[in-house]
Parts: sequence; structure tokens; C-alpha cells
Amino acid sequence: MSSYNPETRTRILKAALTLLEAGQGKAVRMTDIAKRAQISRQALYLHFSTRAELLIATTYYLDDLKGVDERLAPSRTAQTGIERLDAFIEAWGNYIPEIYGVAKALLAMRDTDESAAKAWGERMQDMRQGCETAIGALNSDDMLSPGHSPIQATDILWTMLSVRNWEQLTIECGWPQEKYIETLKSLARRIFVA
Amino acid sequence: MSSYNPETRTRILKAALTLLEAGQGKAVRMTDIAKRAQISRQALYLHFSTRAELLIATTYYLDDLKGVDERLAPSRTAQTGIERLDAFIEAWGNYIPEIYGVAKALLAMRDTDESAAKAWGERMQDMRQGCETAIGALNSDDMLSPGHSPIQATDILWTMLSVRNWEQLTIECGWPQEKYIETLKSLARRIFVA
DNA sequence: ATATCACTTGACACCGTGTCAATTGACATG
DNA sequence: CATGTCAATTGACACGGTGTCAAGTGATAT
Repeated sequence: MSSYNPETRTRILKAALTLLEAGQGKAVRMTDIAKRAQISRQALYLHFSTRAELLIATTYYLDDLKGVDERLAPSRTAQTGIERLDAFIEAWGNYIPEIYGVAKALLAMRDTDESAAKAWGERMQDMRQGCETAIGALNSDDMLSPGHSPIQATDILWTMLSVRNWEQLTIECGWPQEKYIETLKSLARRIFVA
Repeated sequence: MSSYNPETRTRILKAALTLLEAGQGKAVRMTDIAKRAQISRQALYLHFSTRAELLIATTYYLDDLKGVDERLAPSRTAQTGIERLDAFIEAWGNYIPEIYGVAKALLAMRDTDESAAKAWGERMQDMRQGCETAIGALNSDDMLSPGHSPIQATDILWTMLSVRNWEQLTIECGWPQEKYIETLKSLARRIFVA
């Protein structure tokens, strides 16, 4: 499947990316991607056997491009639990708008495609890991509000930081990104810090 | 379009409802609904000209059946702002699981169908109204935390109480409904009450 | 001169939605 | 009893999107 020209492969991924980012979740068809990549629609299937596979590959490509890991680094080096919480929210919260187009496409596929659901689930588990360690750091500092167990706090933070919530607050409620970040940081403090 | 036998119409709606509730968001096709309603697929189109229209009609039918309005009544008669907030969260939060199947179907259609998006948007605006008045009541009691303007508080409460968040907490995180309600009430107090 | 490889072209199957025309069977009215 | 109306049926079909298949092309390597 992937023994084909890797240059073409990335051309396809770039095309998919551009369209998904521009379309902000509008349905992007295989035909559109092919056209954009200046390739026949059928050639797409030489590289990716299904639309879901292509979409998933696109998200990995995007992560690679934007470097999720490097972004989350500051949150790992933070000294106190509170700093770590802040840093994590800032890093992830500012990452969302960059992946939003692709994320939305994957999110939509979830309903119909098993593998898309799995891929999305894994990404979200990774993100949850970040929440868990941030909460853990707070807990080690004895700063976690006694109202929540670490697991429950993780569940809440994880949910607060969902792409859907970002979507609702920024796109539907019209909050500027800046406000989104600041408000979430302050909410998190209020909720989790003792 | 609707000058046809109203009995058949409600039989269709009931069929749609059952399937949507049972399927918990799994794609329900026109064929499935027709089969369930013991009617030909084509006859569906005598009553509802598109799938979206049928789905939308189903949500109204459901509201009617379950009585959203009566449910929200207690929150309107509550004395203090805090009571009102609690009552609203309880009423809406316990309503979500009952509409979840239908809601999810409508939510999924949003991406592809203009009218579905509009219908969903209206429902959510209604719900938002409830959030707004609860926050307003709190504000009148001078109990709204100074950290938030009423509008911002409404945005936050509205987002907290989204169907997606309910889905994530109960289905993905495995919270029992009871816990969902209690936690959301306590979070709301913590966030909004001065 | 030929074989391989990445890709192209064009045709086609499948699925789900929506449309159309002809037909059936019940019930009502003159 | 004949006629008309009306809800619903049957079967066929168009459309859009995904995925498949077979044959062809053109460059590169041997």
C-alpha cells in the first residue's frame, strides 16, 4: 500500500490538509483531494486504501508538522502543579484551532467508521494523559481540591478541554482565542486548586 | 405533505423514535424506519419529504411526549438563584439521556443538512435561555461570582451542560447519571456562586 | 529490447436518498 | 352499482460518493 512514491504520498497529505483546514469541517471528498494533489482519484487508493485511512494519516502528518510533543514540553518542565496545569491548558488550548479542521473531519467519521473512531480515541487518550499528569502534579503539591479524586478531576479537565467545547465557546459564543485560554485557565484553578 | 393519515404519521414517528433510542446514535436509514413502521419506504416520503424533516419532526414529537416544558417548570418556581440553578441543571441534565439517541442523529446531520443545523440550533437556543435565566436569578440575588459577567457565565453554563459533555462524562468516562448530576451541580456552584 | 513501476483512464458495483408512474384496495357519494 | 378519491404499494430509476478492476501509458533501469 505504501511502497509507492513517498513524494506523491505527502503531496496527497498536504492537499488533504489544506482542504480540511480551509473547509473547517465541511465534507471533503476523495475527488477534491485528488484534484488538489493533481493526481487521479484512483491513485489516491494506491496510497490509502480508504478515506478513513487517508484522514487518519493526515492527522498524524499534522501532528508531525506542528509538533504536538514539543508544544507540550513546557508543561512537563513546569515546577509547581499550578504552573503545570496552566502550561498544559495553554499548550493544548492553542493547539486545538490548528487541528480543528482535521479533527472535525475525523470526529464526523467516527459515527460510521470503526477505525476512525479508534484513531480519534487514541488521540484523546493521549490528551487525557496530559490532563492526568497535570492533575497528578497538583495532587503531589497537596493543592488538589479535596472535592475531587484525581480520576474524577482528570475526567472533568479532559471534558473541559474537549474540541467540542472549544468549538462551542469560540465559534458559537464568539469568544476570541485569547479569552478562551484565559477563562479556561481561571476555571481550572477555581475548580481544581484547593 | 401532511394531509395524509395522521395515524400513519405518528406510527412513523414512533418507529423512528424507537430505532433512534435503541441505536444510540447509530445511523438509522429510511428503510429501517419504514420496515419498523410496517410501511413502504416510499410512503415515508408521502409524510416527510426528506430524512432531515423526519428527524426534526421526531425531536418535536419527543419533546411533546416527554414534556420538556413541564420538566423545566420547577426551575422557574424556585425561590433563590441557587435553587433555580440546581433545579435547572437537574431538569435538563436528566432530560439529556432521554433525548440522547435522537439528539445524536440530529447532531450528526448538522454537518450535511442546513435545516437540521437550524433545528438543532433552535433547540440549543431554548436551552441557553434556561441557562441565561438561571444565571440572571443568581445575579439578582447578588450571588453571581464577580469573576464572570452574566453573559460569560451563561456561555460557560451552556457549554458545561452540552449533550456532548454529558456523552463524554457518562458514556466515555463511565459516570453514572446520578454522579453526573451531582457533580455538575457542585461545579456550577463552585464556578458561579460568589 | 524489455521489464518494472507509478500513475492514468474509463467502466462499474454498492449503498443510501430522493423521485416518478402505474397500480391496488378501501371507502364515500351520486 | 358505478365512479371517484385517496392513502399506500410496487418497481424502476437518477444521483452522489466510495471503493474496485482491467487495460494502457510513459519514464527509468537493466
